[in-house]
Amino acid sequence: MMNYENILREHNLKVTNQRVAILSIIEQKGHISIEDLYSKIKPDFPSISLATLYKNMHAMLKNGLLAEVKVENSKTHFEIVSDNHAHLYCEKCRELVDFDIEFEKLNNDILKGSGFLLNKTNLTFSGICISCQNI
Amino acid sequence: MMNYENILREHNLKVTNQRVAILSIIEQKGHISIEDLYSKIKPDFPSISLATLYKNMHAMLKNGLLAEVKVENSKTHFEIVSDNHAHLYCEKCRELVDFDIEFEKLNNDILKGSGFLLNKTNLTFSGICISCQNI
DNA sequence: ATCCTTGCAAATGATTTGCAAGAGT
DNA sequence: ACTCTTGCAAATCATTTGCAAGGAT
Repeated sequence: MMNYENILREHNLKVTNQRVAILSIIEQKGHISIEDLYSKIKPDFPSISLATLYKNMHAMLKNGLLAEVKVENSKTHFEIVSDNHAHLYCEKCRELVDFDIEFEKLNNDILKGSGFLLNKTNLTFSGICISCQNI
Repeated sequence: MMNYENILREHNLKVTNQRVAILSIIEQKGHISIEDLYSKIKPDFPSISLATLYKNMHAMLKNGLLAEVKVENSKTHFEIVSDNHAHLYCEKCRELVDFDIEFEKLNNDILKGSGFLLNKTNLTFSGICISCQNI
């Protein structure tokens, strides 16, 4: 489990109970939409508002603590930044899973083929996950 | 240039002037946001409404004629469905370009590693394009 | 003491829906 | 003739902003 207070300080963000709770929920779930985050955090912070969540998401995105994952036919999700990885999205159960990929070759191909200097990736593969195949 | 009327019929959609214009604009631009589509189509169809565009986008998405491209820090774009390819997004000039990729290995890795049966991909690489690097 | 964050309410922006008139098959 | 599409207006959903009070450094 991460030490959220240190992480926040390292990213020049003040430590608040709300932020610690947000990070803890995101780490636990892996990826989460604002809506789900709101209902998960509400029991502990009954007066928290969506505006606060959005403001915090932006602050943490700007500082590179969080990343946004855009998913087709689904809401934007947030995750804690980690090494480049792809996302697998199950169209049936709507779960999002991480998948590690080797980027060296891809990056090289892209640089050679287009001259792009890459900064970020947002790779989502949609399909049916293994457990939904067996239903 | 594509024959939009046939394409529409093949996808069980009625042929209307608006739809032909939409497809022609999308093919010409490659990728487009609703907003841009609206201003491009407005001169020819002064009374067209955003609602009509949204309704048509959905109809064509459902029939697999169009695909949605979600881009971080930018609006959703639409494109005509074609073989799997990735998108390169320039963070400076905000242009979106197609990039062909070999999917066989990726698909195999994912099937082996996760059991996912893939259906669709949405791969966006963000960075700085070659012309913006030289400014 | 200062500056940042919170949470409310209101504003904005994006997308969807209902409905009557018109166009496509 | 029938059904689908269009375009308007209104509704809904997602996100952002202004502001006053409270909390972190």
